[in-house]
Amino acid sequence: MIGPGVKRGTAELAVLSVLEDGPLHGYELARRIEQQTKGALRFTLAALYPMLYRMEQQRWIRGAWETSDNGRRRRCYRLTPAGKKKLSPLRHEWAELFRALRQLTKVAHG
Amino acid sequence: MIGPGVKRGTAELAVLSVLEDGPLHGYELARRIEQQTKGALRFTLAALYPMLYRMEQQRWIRGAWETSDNGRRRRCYRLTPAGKKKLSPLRHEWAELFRALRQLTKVAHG
DNA sequence: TTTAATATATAAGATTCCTATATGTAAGGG
DNA sequence: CCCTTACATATAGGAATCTTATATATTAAA
Repeated sequence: MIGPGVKRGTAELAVLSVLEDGPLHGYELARRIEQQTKGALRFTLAALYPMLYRMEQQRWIRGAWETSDNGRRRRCYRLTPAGKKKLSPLRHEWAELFRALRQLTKVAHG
Repeated sequence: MIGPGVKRGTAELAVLSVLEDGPLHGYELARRIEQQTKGALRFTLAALYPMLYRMEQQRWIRGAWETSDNGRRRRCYRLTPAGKKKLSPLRHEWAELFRALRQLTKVAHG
């Protein structure tokens, strides 16, 4: 059964998925999500930062301060083994939701 | 762009979709959602009733008290023309979300 | 020098969902 | 006849996630 945290929680899947391709800091993460979905999915940074803290507390990601080439201080997050492990059942749950909604309604899925 | 009401709001789509097949009362509606998704998607009645009130205020559905064969008093909801009209863009938004998540991650969609 | 882009942070509020609780009728088994 | 289960609606209290608005500070470009 699909849990309550899944029917929302789009952002959680998005963040974990993008971080799977390599470590990133929050600002860039927001841009990747927007770019990779061609603007369809977008999160404000005010939503992302608190979520990154939560995910760090749950040990799914680990953040480290670094100074980039241009001298800017930023917090770089990378997926932990626990985060990687979390992704698989999370994807499965989302796939279940897709299937459930398709059974209820005629949502195009092309 | 996908609005904030869509990333949650699974229930809204579910209710409108099921009501498209014919008028129903709350209790039966909950059962249909669960049955048609083979138990994957499930809402408590405590979640459904307030939602039905909201949707009625928005004129997407219209409720009417009736007494069934077995003498039980219940509120039967039917889709209004406005509700029917709402379904199409709502489905489109969900389809967009599906596509967006598939672009970000490898969620199975079979 | 002023504006835009980069980068993080928090507060206040809305929305949606959950569990728990309450009420009451009808049907079936013992 | 009583008790339990199924039917049916309702509300209160709380958790989680996302929004807008605001704050701070650096760098690059105009």
